[in-house]
Amino acid sequence: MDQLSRTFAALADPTRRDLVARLTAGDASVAELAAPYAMSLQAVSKHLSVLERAGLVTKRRDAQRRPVHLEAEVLAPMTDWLEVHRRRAEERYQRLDAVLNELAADEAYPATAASRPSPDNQTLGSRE
Amino acid sequence: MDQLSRTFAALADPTRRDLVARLTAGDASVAELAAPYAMSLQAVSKHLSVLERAGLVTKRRDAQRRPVHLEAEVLAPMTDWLEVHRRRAEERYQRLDAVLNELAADEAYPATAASRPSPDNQTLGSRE
DNA sequence: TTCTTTCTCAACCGATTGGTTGAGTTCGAG
DNA sequence: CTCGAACTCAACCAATCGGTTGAGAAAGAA
Repeated sequence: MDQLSRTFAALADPTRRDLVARLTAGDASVAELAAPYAMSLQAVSKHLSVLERAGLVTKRRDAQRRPVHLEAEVLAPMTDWLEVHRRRAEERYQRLDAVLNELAADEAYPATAASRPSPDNQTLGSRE
Repeated sequence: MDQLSRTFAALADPTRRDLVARLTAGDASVAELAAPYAMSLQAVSKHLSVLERAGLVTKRRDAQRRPVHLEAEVLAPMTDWLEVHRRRAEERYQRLDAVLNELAADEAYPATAASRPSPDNQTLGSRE
């Protein structure tokens, strides 16, 4: 599995998103992080391992404790991917809108339609 | 499973991200979308169902064809979540930085350090 | 040393995932 | 009406997921 898939998958769970949210307030030990949840400590430890494999989190060691640290910069590639594709979809929508406006103009002023090579050879419908 | 988890999970797969990427260029039928992949048509159809359940995509019907349309605005909640938490982590980092600068200032002008309880209690060396 | 806390590892469980094949269904074309 | 194209549905499979319990390991405290 690639890196981007691992990070998306890591955040596709409410518990893990909650863990990330809490870690924005600062590092915390596994036990501290596990305390609020109904599930076992081991379950939370597993969730943290998933976040760690995705690179979203690192564990330091301090005696028995293993303070967890958020690596927030790993969120960037996801944001980038989302922004790029949202923008592409948006751009296409803009172009489509322009085309529709063009058609509407032709409807409003049919005299300008005389420049068309052939009235029923609708070039716009042919793309796609 | 909640909405945000479904959208994150939907994008946690390279094939599905690729489908979304191609749909930014415009609607396409299931067969058109499936063509480039080594897997079966049914497998791609399943991927599209996952995207549909996540709300990322809708299917229109046109005779036998089922043109798929990208609903790009559904990407926004993910971007929002990521931005909010990246920002929180960043803000905390700024505050921490300010604290460290404050400590560094105490080092630079030791006269002000008279307020310290004990001089050899080196607080700076203890982190990392 | 022994006790306790903190955490990981391993085995297990039921549900879900990502793929397969095979059998329909729907609908236009000949 | 029949044929083929475009899909969906259903059953199956191996692998992964999200949880459990139980058994350590590691390290400070008594």
